[in-house]
Amino acid sequence: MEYDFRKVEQYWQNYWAQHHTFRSEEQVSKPKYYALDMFPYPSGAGLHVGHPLGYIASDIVARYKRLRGFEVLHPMGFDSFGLPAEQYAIQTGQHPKVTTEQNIARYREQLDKIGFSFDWDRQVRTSDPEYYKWTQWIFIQIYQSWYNTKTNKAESIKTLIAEFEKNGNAGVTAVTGEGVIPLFSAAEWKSFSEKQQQELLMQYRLAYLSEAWVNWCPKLGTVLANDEVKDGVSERGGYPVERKRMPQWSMRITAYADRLLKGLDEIDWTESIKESQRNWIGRSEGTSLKFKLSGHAEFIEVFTTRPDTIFGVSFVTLAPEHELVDRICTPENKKTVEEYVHFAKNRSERERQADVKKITGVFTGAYVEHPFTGKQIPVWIGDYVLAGYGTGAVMAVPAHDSRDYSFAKHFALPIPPVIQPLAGIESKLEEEAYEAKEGTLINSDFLNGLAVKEAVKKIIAEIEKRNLGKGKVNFRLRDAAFGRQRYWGEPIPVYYKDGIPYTVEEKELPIVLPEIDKFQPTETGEPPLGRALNWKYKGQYDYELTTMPGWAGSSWYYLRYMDPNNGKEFASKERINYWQNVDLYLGGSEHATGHLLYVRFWTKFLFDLGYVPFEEPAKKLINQGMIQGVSEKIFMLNRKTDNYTGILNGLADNFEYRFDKSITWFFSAENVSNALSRLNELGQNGSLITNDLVQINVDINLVKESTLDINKFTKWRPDFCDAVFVCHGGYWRNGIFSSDERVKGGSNLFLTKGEVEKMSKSKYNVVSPDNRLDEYTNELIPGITETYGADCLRLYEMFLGPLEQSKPWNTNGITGVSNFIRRLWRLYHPVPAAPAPASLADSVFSVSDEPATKAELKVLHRTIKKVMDDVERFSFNTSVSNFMICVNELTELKCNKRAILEPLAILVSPYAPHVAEELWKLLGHKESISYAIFPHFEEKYLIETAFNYPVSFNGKTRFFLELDLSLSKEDIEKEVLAQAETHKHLDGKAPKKVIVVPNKIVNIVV
RNA sequence: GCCCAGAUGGCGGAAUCGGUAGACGCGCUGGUCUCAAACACCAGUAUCUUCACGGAUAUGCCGGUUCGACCCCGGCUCUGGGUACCA
Repeated sequence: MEYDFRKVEQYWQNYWAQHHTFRSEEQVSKPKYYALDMFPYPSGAGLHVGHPLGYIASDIVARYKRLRGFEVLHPMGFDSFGLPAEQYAIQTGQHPKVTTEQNIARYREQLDKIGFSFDWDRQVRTSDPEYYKWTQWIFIQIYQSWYNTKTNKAESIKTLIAEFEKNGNAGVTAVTGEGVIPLFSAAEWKSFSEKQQQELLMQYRLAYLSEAWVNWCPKLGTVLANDEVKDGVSERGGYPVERKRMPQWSMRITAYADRLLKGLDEIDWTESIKESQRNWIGRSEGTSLKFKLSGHAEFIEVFTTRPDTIFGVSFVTLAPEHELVDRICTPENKKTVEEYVHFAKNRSERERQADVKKITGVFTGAYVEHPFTGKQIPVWIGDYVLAGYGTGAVMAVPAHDSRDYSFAKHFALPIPPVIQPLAGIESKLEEEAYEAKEGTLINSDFLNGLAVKEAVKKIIAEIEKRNLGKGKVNFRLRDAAFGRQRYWGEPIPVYYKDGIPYTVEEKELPIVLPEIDKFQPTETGEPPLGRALNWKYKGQYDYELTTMPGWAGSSWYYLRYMDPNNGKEFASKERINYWQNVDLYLGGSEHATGHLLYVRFWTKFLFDLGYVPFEEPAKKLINQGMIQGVSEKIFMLNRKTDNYTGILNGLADNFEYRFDKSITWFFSAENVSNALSRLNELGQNGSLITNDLVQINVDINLVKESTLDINKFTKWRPDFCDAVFVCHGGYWRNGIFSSDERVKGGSNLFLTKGEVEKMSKSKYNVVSPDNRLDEYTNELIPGITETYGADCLRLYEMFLGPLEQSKPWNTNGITGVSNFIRRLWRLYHPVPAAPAPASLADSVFSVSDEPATKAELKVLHRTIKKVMDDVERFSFNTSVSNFMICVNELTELKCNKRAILEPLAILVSPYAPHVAEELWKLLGHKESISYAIFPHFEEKYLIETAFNYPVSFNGKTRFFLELDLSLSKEDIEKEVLAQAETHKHLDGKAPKKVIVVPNKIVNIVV
């Protein structure tokens, strides 16, 4: 009987579900292993072939660890709050709960078809009130805490209040907000009103409400994320966006900057992720320094990492948002300054940062005094200075900082050098700044002649002595925004009494998301929750109307998996103590500075309060590479072009049809590439035509072998039913092809251009693993799981290449893997010798109980060793190859022995669990193969007595010589030199040197 | 710009510690089976050169260390990903 994967896979998937085969239990007698996948957002597009890559890898590890005697926690759940569902709700009025439910069902169905060993009894969803009850609870803990820099940990706000009542705030060292907190005594504290006290406490809380810069879109009545803003207008609708300060909830992640940085050294994460986090946290050591404003009582404080260049300061630049801007600019500059500030403020931060080449700024008219020379230094405003970093002001040293340099060049400001590079290095100040921290100080008064390092030390001492500033550590990391003006998220458990925020009582949790009529902001510009009727805390107090951001629920979900149904705690102490932190965390690198930083932050916070016994959420982290898709593009003529003649000549000069601006023109990729190569020959730039062409993504299901099915395409996009499709040999219109007589052998095929890109619904290049009904043509597109089976998909995704590398999806090699599964099956199902002629269809299950031969045992144990090595270093592609080699060799040996085939089934089971289970059952076992014991590796079967030495001359292998491994180096040398082959290659010359590496190589130097 | 990866046959990739470069799979070529095809099985397959034996060249490019380099060092080119003008 041939292997019928459809029947077998269906059977085992049902079996596992019915028997809860992968249910994990807290068994103190067994060592634990926690293998976690980053949980998915259930998008409407469903699962595509890229998603399972990581899930398959972690599933292999989980199944392997089970066989090795570990109690394995391998859960899956859904990050089910989020913007896409809400966006869909705004457009269609469908409740996000409903669409989310449908999407989860679809994901679940797709995941089930791949045969994962998830413990579905532990599934969590962030949008489930029983889950977000605890997200809200954690928020309250963070709100009710402050960061004590003396103990270097978070503490309950009660300890702070007790200190205030006893001694005031003079002795308190805490991480607080930007502003300066006035000193108060215990008596003063007690005399403050409730409101004053709460406002002071807010400065200390780890979750706090403050004014923050946001992208406000008045027309949409909402705040937009950076990537929802393009060119100063909203991506949706194109309405103007302005930067506005609004009360916003934030989390004081900056309090943990140092610990987040240091913790990286303790965890086994990929170096690139750790590096991104280090850069994101951005620790820099420098000095704060005050510049006295001429004619004002105030100072401008700057932060610099290069205090040694102080004598090279030629101007000071303020961020447009800097609070002193208004006050210091002189009347004659007021108008330009105001205009500039308005312009700069309303550019989004991302724009300001991305647009490096455009240098903008204005002079304020004000001057500061140089703290050492007393010279007058002009004060400028420039948008290259960011309000959120340092003090929002820089001392510009154009000779030794490239951004200051560009600014100075642009506005023709002086560029005085103060560092003489080391001998042999030239500084070309007319071209660029000299930024290296090597050289000797010049033009710098008492610093002259010092090396950079010494100068830094000396000047900091001098600055501190004169009380102008002090050495300081700055972090780039900013506090994390923790509120969105949206509906589909966790309500923030806060209510307002007399305008003062308070957290709700724990027994009131969860604060359930109320029902509303529409998912849009209210007419008065309040968030959607403002629409909820009769939604008051204790019937009288207003609730907070913003909801939590996407990262809230995902910052602690790994803890909930340990105890998903606990109604009393987020997870019990016993269970947290058993499972500890994650042993293997697998997911995409796009979460490097978002999720992976927040989850570390929350873990450290929970550690400080004693809720968890570890500081890091995951010991080991691996990033799977992205599986990209091949998207298909066609070229459309831009209707706004004023270059019709150029296009005509370039793309369709063999073509008598005249352009008509009222219809849509498409060009075959063949025409475009021909035109480009013609331009290239003429030495002209290809952008002559590409600028006037718009690339349109077409559904990859409408394309076969780069040829677009124009009929299907116009059915899919009826707006293009009247378009003209220009091919190499003519054109298509309304389903009729008119050929161009002048083109000999011209084609009527309309070709598309393929491009490797991220798989995404908007690019119509998504390949899903299972069957799917084509929504435009109503055809059933068979997926891999239907054509080849889940085991084959699992093996093939692993076989594609190293887990961490990105690669485009193609199914070119899948038959090889499919073949392997059948060959494996055949080892257990030999074709009977009689009655001849028998075919594969006549094969039946049969294994022999004869003892295994040496050769067979060698194959088996070599494979055991390889599989163990490969899993430990997450090299799954080589494992698959090794299984292929093993099966090929056993087939060659005609091995049909239980002693070999039984362990082989276990070895294969983490990778191809369905076929392994079936074989295991056929071998007579009653229990799932998941409960089997991984075969014991025995070195003795691999011991060789001889080695086939490659003999090389000057490093080039010339011949092989089999020699006994017991021979000494000298004997080997003697043997080799005695060979006739050796003499031939020596060609009469005497060997200069003979290198013998036993069990490796012999190299003769001539 | 900066940071992090990576570059090996027609293709995906292997070579785990500096020791036989190209495992395994795809594709391709030839063969067996078949009325035929599919499937399956067998053999071959880096490039150049040679009737052949053999020889030469090969891991993006240039150089270095070494008896020996895909692997280590210096410099460069290209591709992918990330990103923050961070003072």
